[in-house]
Amino acid sequence: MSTNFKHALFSQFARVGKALSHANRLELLEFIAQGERSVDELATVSGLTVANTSQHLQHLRQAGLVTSHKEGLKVYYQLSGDDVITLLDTVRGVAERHIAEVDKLVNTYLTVKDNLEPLPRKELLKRAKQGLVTVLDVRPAEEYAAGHVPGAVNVPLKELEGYLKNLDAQQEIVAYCRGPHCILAFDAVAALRDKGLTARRLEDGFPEWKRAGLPVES
Amino acid sequence: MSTNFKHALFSQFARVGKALSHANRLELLEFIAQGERSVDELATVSGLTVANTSQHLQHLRQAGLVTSHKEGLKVYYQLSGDDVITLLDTVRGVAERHIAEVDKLVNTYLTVKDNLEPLPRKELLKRAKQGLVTVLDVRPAEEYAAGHVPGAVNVPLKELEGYLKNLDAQQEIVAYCRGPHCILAFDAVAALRDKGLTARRLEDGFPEWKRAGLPVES
DNA sequence: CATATATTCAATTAATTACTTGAATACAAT
DNA sequence: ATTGTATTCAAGTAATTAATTGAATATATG
Repeated sequence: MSTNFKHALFSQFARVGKALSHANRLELLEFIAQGERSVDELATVSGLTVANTSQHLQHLRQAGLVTSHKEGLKVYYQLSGDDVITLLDTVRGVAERHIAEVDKLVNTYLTVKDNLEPLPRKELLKRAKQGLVTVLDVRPAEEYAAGHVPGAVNVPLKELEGYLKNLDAQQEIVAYCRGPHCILAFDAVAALRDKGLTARRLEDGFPEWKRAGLPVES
Repeated sequence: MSTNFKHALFSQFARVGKALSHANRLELLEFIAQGERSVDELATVSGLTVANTSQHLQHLRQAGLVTSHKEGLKVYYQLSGDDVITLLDTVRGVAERHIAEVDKLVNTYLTVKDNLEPLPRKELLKRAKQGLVTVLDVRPAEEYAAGHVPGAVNVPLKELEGYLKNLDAQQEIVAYCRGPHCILAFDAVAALRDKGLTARRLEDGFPEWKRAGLPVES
């Protein structure tokens, strides 16, 4: 009887594991972490069909990781709580530390572009308050609009070149994106350095900043 | 190119999710969290065949959650790091907060036996140092032997009755087990209260105590 | 009321996973 | 060298999951 209870409990916990067991769902969660999104928007940004996106979202909702509400024709999905950010970060951290293939991918695609230590959130807050840095948000405009680090400028990567003349060449630039492995932040930093500017990345992404209770602008 | 990288990265993270997507593997992880175990021991305590146990362990090892070493004929498995304890606790916490069925199971099987707030670790350490409590470890003897809270007495549930006469009836008793949902701790507390004794549970289990860097006896 | 839009559902197909069984491998004891 | 013990591997079977397609449902607009 009590072994049946324990097994039933583990089966429920396994639902969370199942929700995280496919790359598409992890990607959808990263998108939703930037702010609530509709099914159509999620399908577009992920490159999945609407039906497939919807099915993955049902899976995530039934596992308790997201919730939804309807506004007119559209259904909007949001994370169930900050604990889902923590869950994603914990899975990511464990994979980084213990799966050699992750190390290899990160070294091949990310570290080659920026092998400096990223800037801790609290440090960025301090420097931003002192007016010592320019903060660059390289996410798509709609994610920026949903919420961003106060004072951050939204410059998608392809517009960075044209934006350079607006920058104070003496000031340090800190770029951030959706999370710690978002290549856009790495690319931005590499491009800025190519131009002789001083640039670094924030240690993770906007969801972690927000979860830390730091100020948010929208 | 960078979308392929991101997808490859998410696929690797998904390996961690897959490792956690079956009740049997979660249970094996909870057993291993108590201390390193051999395949044969894990098969016995989980009720799975040795071959099936071994297959699940390969899965866990390839996902980076456990490591193994061989001593003579036997292969011993241990967790890859304390971050795996954190991962399990995070999955458990998310499931508890966001899956209604978990709430139902916990209420039906656990809260009915003990609905008092469990005791925080630091509080137990303090009271134990002052000699104010009796600490009861209700795990099987081999898990106790592998490591336990200093001063804890190992009394498996079926021996509790016979052990009662050894107790200082005036002193509070704190019981702990493998984790926060281990029914043995709940049963022990219920049985002790039935006898008029003052009993509580520790807030989680031995792995969390150890991860917190608190003193460990073996 | 009819049509358009957005989303979900259900059925089908293909791929993946879990368990079982028997064989293979590695190490220890005789 | 042979036998025993412990574990892993491989193949087969059954169950589950992911994507696709078309239908169904809900809401908004004309």
